[in-house]
Amino acid sequence: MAIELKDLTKRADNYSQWYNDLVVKADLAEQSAVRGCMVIKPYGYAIWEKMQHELDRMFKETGHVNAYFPLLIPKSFLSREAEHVEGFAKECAVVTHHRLMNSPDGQGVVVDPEARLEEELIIRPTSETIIWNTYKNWIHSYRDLPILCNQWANVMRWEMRTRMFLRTAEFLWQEGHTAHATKEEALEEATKMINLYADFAERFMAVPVIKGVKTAHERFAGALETFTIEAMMQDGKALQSGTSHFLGQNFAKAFDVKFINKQNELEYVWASSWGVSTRLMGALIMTHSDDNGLVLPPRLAPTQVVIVPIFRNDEQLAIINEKVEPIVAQLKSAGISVKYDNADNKRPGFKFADYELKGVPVRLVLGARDIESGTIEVMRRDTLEKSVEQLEGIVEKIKVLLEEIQDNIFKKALKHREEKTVIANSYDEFKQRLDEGCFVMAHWDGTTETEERVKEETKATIRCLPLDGDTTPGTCIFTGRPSARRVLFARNY
RNA sequence: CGGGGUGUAGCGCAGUCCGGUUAGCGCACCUGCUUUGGGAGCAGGGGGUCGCGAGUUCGAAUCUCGCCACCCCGACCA
Repeated sequence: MAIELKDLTKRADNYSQWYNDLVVKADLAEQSAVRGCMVIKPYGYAIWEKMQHELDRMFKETGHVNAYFPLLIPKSFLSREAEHVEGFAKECAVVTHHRLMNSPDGQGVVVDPEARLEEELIIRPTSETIIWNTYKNWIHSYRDLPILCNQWANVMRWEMRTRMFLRTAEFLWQEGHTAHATKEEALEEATKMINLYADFAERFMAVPVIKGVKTAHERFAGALETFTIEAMMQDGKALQSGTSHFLGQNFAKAFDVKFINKQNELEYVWASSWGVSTRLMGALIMTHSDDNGLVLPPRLAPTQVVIVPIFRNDEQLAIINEKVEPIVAQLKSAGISVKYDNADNKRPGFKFADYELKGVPVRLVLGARDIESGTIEVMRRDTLEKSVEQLEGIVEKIKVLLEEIQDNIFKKALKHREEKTVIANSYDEFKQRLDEGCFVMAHWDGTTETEERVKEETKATIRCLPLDGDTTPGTCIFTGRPSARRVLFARNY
């Protein structure tokens, strides 16, 4: 059964009803009192931390450094870049006052009218403006370039409609903002980062993605080119999972950031920006989960292996504890995160179901039977298959098994996407394929007008012009006009 | 912001149409005993401003009006 959006937004802590409500999300988040925001519970946050850790490592390996910029942005900054303000103006939360006072009627507190700000402050929807305002003071010469900064932060976009994980009002993300001396270098950076995101999605999240370029219509506000990775969810809808932008000199011009190049000429700086967010959590859940709950890729699972003992009394538990202790130690020294759950206040059946719900990749079970025969039961979360293995050499087997699970869920997701990625040569075929939940590769005449009309009629948008796609010309399925190449259409979140 | 829906215990819900005992059920929680290789059984127990505010009435979870919140579908967007 595919995990759909509604499953993520429903609330269901009740284990007995998980089948109806797919409680996976309940362990990750719950609605807070703030409109459209989410509470990320500890287990969910642990997954995000794993993602952060791996991404941060990859950023640093490619020469990037972390920094932090202010949450509040003066309103005037937003209006410096015309397209940028156009894109974000409608979803900004605005700070207008800096003080509260006791209500004159004695009922709580009210905004102090005397405390109105000279200039309103915007809670960052993204940080291009405040960062470029800062870069202005950092950059004078080509010797100051490149600047390769990233920040881990929260941002806020007051969307009309929010969706848990996929479009919350406040979300956590990282945003990279780089400054370069040449166009080529900035463009190369944007390309490098979309490749890095694709690599992360596929190698760590086990989520296959299609790399591509956005159409002018779908481009980031203020960018000259937007690169994207698009993933297919189990219901066939696309999820934009990360973007990287070539910003040209737009922000340098808006914030007057110039440098002296090697030829002693004054020139505007070239820029890129790129980001991924907690939306990736939604991608992870909606790509791999099944009826038993979450399925986590071993490389991102906070707990990779859980060990459950079966015992009737303290004496039996003591024997099992002794047997498990070296296994735990060996797993840990092999770099595998392991939890030994020998709590006696939950029954084994409960633990089995609970760890499946949480997506722990491998479960080991050890009971009196196994003690006698020198075996251990191994269950893998992705296929739910159980096997009885010799205790001897179990750590090596688990190491291999974890890699196999990582590989298997990626291949499963890839197979699903490939089966549901089709070519359409007529508009009727196009519409039919969309209704089947497919990614459709079709010819398009290259105009925004056609793009919008197709969206109006079918709800499908051009997700991207795939970087690795077929570039033979043809005729537009909608207008019959010449088309330079096939593009990827899909319905999306 | 338009259309639809929902708001009752920590969670999921019934009760509302047709007003009338002390507001009920499942799960969760607490205590005890028995259990423990797939979400334990029995017994007992605790927990409620029925979203908020007015109104109608002898009497309101139930009827009326207003407000608020959330969910779904749109528009918008990562």
